[in-house]
Amino acid sequence: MTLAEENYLKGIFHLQRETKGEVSTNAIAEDMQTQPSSVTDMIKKLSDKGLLLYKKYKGVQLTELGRQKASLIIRKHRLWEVFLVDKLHFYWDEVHEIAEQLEHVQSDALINRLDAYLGYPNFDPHGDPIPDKNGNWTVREKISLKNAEIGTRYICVGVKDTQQEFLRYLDKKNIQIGVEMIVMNKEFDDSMEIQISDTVIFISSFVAENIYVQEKLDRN
Amino acid sequence: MTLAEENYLKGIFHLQRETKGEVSTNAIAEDMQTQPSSVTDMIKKLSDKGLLLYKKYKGVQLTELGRQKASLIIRKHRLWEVFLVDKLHFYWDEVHEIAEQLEHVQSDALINRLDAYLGYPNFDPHGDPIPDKNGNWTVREKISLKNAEIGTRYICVGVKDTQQEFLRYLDKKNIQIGVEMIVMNKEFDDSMEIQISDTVIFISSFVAENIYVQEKLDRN
DNA sequence: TTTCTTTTTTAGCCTTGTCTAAATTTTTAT
DNA sequence: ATAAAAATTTAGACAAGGCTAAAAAAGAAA
Repeated sequence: MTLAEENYLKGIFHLQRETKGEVSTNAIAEDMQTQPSSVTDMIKKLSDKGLLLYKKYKGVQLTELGRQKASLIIRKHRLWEVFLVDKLHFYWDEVHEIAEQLEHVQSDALINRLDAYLGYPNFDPHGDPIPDKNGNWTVREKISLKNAEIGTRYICVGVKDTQQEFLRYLDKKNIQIGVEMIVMNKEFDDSMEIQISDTVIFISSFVAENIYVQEKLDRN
Repeated sequence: MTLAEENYLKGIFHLQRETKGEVSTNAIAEDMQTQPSSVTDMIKKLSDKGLLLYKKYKGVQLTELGRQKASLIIRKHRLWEVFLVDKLHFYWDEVHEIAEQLEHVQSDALINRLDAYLGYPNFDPHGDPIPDKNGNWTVREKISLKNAEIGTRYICVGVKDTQQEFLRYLDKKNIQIGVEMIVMNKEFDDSMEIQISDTVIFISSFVAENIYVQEKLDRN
């Protein structure tokens, strides 16, 4: 894989996690800071190589192979970030650009030894999980919003109670799968204030209990 | 600088150390495993950037800027080799290819921190010197052949005695500036057997004393 | 010095990855 | 349902870096 191919794959992987489903040409173009026409060319190539599923005008999805290759690139990126912070004492916010270069070095022996040298870390300095050498991810479990921490960024991933009036309530409050939310305050009775896209709303403990969230993962 | 430019610069640097003077297009082509016509294109580009002195049909020489840039690439290569051997416990003969990739990562902060992390090493695992952060080399001093070690590869760099009969003697024995020699045996009286291009000759201690040599540096 | 050989350069083409402009398809809004 | 808008693809071009074949220059030999 060329450098450009690797970068596209990684970008598409992250976008797919956000959009659930097909990733659009324009989204990729914006993400990669390039033109949509360039994206079309590249996704044709990646599709020919069996890394993407592509139907004209319909966006793309990673194949299992593509998903795995992308995961291994992210694995390398994150392991290098751990190295830069733990061993070379960079600050965690300085390492992205350097890791962006190091992630393209091709050598399985290198990355596996680096992994061992760092003590087989499970998370990078930003708290994001590091895939294993087969490109598998330890799934971050979903929790009830009731148990969420104040200040942490979460993504709504589902609900427990599915009665219609509850779903309608969520709809009215603009609480949908995929939205990001931050708990601002919790009261003594587990009711809380949560922030959803610049709006702060109050929800009862019943509502909090019935919403499933998952920690939001940063990308890189 | 692009990856290709960096590789050419490094190759030319090493060739220049061997040839003293201009480096020919064909020599570069062979070194870089490419065609002479491709080399011509590239040396024009590097010459336009002020990294090479180039006169058509006359070969190239590095400018001071070119020499410095090449030295910094070699510095990176060798520091990474130290890292791979000292920290990740690779064998010294396994690290070249990986360092070949790592040497192109662009970040002064990275390489300087790596240098510190490794304890500011002066030599890489092959025994070759590591240039400093300004691209300067610690000159390996010349010694009399009399003091040379058995088995080490040396390059003849000069003579002490310059009387004509001595020079004629050297000429007869094919001992010239630039030839490689290895001491095979030393006798109790400092006379010795030395190997010069597959021929082993015997020289007296007087001759050994009056020949200056320098350790041969490997390339990478 | 003139010819032959070797080296180097030029000319023209290819691939990768990018771009702009135009065409086409899909989506949105009336 | 159809027109307008947005998204996507196609067509054609370009720069980097490489190649082959042919031309030109330099060096060697007669």
